[in-house]
Amino acid sequence: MLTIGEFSRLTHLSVRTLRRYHEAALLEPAVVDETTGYRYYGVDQIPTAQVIHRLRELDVPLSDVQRILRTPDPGVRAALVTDHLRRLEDALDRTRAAVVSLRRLLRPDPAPIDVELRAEPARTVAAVEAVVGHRDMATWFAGAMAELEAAVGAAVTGPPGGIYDNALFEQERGHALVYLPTAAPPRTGRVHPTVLPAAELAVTTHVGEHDGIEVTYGELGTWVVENAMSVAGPVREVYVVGPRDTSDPAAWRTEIGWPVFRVT
Amino acid sequence: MLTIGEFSRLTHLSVRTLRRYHEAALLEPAVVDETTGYRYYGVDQIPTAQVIHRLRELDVPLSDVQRILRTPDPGVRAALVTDHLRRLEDALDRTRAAVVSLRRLLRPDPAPIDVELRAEPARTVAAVEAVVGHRDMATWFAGAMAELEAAVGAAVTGPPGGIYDNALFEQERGHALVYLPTAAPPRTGRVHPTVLPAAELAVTTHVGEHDGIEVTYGELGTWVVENAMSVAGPVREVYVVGPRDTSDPAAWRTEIGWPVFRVT
DNA sequence: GTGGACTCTCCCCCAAGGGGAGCGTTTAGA
DNA sequence: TCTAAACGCTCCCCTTGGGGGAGAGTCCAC
Repeated sequence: MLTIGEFSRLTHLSVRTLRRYHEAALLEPAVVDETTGYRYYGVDQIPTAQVIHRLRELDVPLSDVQRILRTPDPGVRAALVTDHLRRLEDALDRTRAAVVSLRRLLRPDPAPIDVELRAEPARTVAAVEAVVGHRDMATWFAGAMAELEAAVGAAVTGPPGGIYDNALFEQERGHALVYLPTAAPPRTGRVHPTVLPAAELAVTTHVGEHDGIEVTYGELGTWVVENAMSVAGPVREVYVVGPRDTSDPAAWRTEIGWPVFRVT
Repeated sequence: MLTIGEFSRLTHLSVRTLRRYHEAALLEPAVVDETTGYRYYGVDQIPTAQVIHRLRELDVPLSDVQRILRTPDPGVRAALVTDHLRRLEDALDRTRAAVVSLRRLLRPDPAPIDVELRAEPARTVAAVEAVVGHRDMATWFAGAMAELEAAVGAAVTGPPGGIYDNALFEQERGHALVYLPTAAPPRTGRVHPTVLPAAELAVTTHVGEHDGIEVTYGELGTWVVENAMSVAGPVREVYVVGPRDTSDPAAWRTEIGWPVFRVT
């Protein structure tokens, strides 16, 4: 039996943290003295403590750590861990994007923006939509687009696009829709026909990979306001040239469309 | 002038967050209506808001964001940002290490550990020491070791090593010392002679890169306890074969020494 | 048997927001 | 011009994963 201090030294977890894990029923001491409340740990708990420590270093929430620990099947457990590692990769992508944006923002480079006003008519497309968390966007997008491609196949009549609720950016959660235009939208799995509503859009084109696209959003927003307009409704993106067309991200062209109306 | 809602849509920052940034004096609205308390922002504040947003995505604390924004000199500002990017790299290294450790922990692989008890005599070495945060360890270590190498030069009489306070692992902050053994330790810059105290050590060797070394710590700890001993004092590492000797991390050999005493 | 190290619980604190209540303001349409 | 909806305000509490410290009890080696 090890006192909490000894266990702390052996696992490199602080005494405080160990108490918290006890409280969270994450790592219960092998023995708790009824009268004194002293916690005593067993040597066999060291590996468990280490697993927790490593998972926490990966920012896995305690609740998820608990779920992982309580999963007896090693295969399922490994799957849960892998799932978190995927999340980690997403986070890494976002970090990279932020770095690129930051570099672009800190470069004292006016680079005038080219904006076009366009009246977009309503049209019917094949779509996949969901309320999705900001964190999971990348993964969700990849899956949805793959399903769309599979459902529509060669009947595609134009570049894919998406409509994204502002709440998706402002609060970590919102409605997202991706679509592929086609003459007769199928209805299979998550894919279904949807009418994209007509809209008056301020459109600009972001060139290159999507890292840094937020800066273009900001420039578009500035243009909209300076041209005495106001923003209304969800944002649209059209992937005019994207990964479907070329593997060179520098050649990608993404149209960003912001629904606007004139404020006389 | 933009209302907070419009500004929110244009910057993809939530209304709530904008209010918080106002409160924190990070991003003050251009105009605040005296009577209603309504906040109004200018278009020219969009880039600033975006810089803040990107920095926050990089987990830069608001206080540091503020410092960066208030730095007028673009060169100094870029340096501050670069500094944070370096921290980010450190974090990435830790993440990688945690993933490696986790894989090793989840592998059902007993792999008996080889531990040697050794009475280490006191000896005088050239050392650099500091109280350092867990986060900054990697960077600090690299700098300290470089300074040691420069100061001692060819007079080295053995592999480098370090002594690390347990608090460094348990709480995010603790005393760390790295040393190079040499006959006549110099005193330049942070380098100074120090006596490594004698100690009874339980020693095992970790093979390969340091990612995953925590697992070896755990195994050593288990051995110590199972052999009726108790852990006392800071941990020691000796980099028997390290980056100084070979560029192949798989060939590295790190001795981990834990001061112990027998509990009858 | 005693002093110092260790441990206990309890309360407050942190960052960086989110949720919601209760109330005032603005604005578009009837 | 009125009114209702949308929008904005402040205030308070909640979250996560801990850290700091107070005040009191416990353990152990000398």
